[in-house]
Amino acid sequence: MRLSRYFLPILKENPKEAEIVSHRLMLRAGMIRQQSAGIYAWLPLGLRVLEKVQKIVEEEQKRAGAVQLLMPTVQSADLWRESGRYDAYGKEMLRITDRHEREMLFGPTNEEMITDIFRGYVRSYKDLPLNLFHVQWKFRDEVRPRFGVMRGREFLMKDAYSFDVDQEKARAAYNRMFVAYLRTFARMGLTAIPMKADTGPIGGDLSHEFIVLASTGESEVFLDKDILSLPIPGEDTDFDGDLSHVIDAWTSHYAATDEMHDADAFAAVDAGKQEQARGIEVGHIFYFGTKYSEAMGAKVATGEGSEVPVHMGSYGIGVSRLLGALIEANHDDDGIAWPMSVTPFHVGLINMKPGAETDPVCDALYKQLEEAGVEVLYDDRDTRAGAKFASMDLIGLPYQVVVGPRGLKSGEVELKTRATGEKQMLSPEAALNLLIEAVKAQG
RNA sequence: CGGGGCAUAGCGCAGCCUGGUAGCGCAUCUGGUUUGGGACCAGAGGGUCGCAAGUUCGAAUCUUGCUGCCCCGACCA
Repeated sequence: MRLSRYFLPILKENPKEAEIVSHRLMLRAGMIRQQSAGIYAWLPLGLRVLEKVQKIVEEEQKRAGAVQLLMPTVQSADLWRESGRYDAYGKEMLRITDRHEREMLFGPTNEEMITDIFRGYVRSYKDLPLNLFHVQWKFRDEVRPRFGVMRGREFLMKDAYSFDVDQEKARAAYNRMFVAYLRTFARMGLTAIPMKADTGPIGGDLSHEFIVLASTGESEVFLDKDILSLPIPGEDTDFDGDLSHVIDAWTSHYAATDEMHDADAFAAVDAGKQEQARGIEVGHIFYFGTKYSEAMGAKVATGEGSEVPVHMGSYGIGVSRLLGALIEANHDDDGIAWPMSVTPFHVGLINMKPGAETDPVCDALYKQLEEAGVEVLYDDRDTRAGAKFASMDLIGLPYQVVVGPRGLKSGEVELKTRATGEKQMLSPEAALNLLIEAVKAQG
């Protein structure tokens, strides 16, 4: 993409409404624009990251055996009356009346709808296990939206719903999502720790929050440092096999948010391994049994000929919120420093002197990189060097290639690694190969 | 939902106390000089001062109501 033809409205000054760093940087880097309290338009750069994050989430859900569908944003109030949540949900639910005076709502979640879909088709235990998921916009009319996309009213969420014939099998489904979550966040370069969670109004008895560690996180967390060195399950994980050893490993170490914190249990952890940190919740998994299936009559025939309500679980990931968490975890004074797996572009190509001898080198590199599948943002604008460097540092592409008259005298370009600030002079061919390898290395 | 604050050009702000027909920096446009870390000079365009009433000869400025947004707290993916 040529920057001269792109839409990248960078702000030089800090918008006053943005208090925390991720919000500020997303506005400054031209990723989002607020349209209303807690409601954002996704500008081209922000959308690219959102789509990459979404893709990783989808791939790992599918790897774990979940099947993707797409449910609507607008739902009927009747469905929610069946579960009893229409009245219970309160003002957080955005209620809408259509032209026929029918009561509708903008979905804050989809348990009722997925249960309705399930009960419409599935009759037998032979069709189980089943895990259906979608990635869709949700709306919760928060009293006080804040922190940009970290706590918006409209947000993109992945929600998966598992259906099993009994609790033991439901637990296996839960374990599959647990492992999928470990992989999902790790692929984004995030350290996300599963922590025992309060099951809250949704009900149930088995629940974990996945918390990303970031110094600017909203909640305080306590953990055993040993948990940080646990291995992430590989791509070759057998999701049909028994995963309980993985779950046991991750849940046997102390890790809790301040609400669930048990000071005595924490004190039992080796003093040298006690860690107090801050974190951001990016995922939440629940087993809630037959709460909805019972209320809504979602039953299957068992092998013994009886009918039982299905055991369900739900598994959420805040996709749009993850962008905030990613920036909180990956930035410095100059701007964002994207991990390779979610960066809007892999490399920024800076032409120091458009209209001069740098043009053919830049054009060739641009073409070769794109052909090799490396995503390039080519700064071909005729502006000052300082402005180009500052823009690139702000938007945080992992690599920058600087092509200037100075380096070209010795046939070299500069390759800068954004996260470390490390610079090296290379031939254009060497830079090209290095970038192709870097893209290949992260899949 | 309790407490506090803000609303003036695309962005950041001054002017308001003490009413007199709107200003600064950045950005934008034109010309020139510059050119390896957010340049300089000269000029130009751009604002129903959030909305509505009221007071007044006259309101960005005073009064009342409304709306929007932000911050702290309680609550949450």
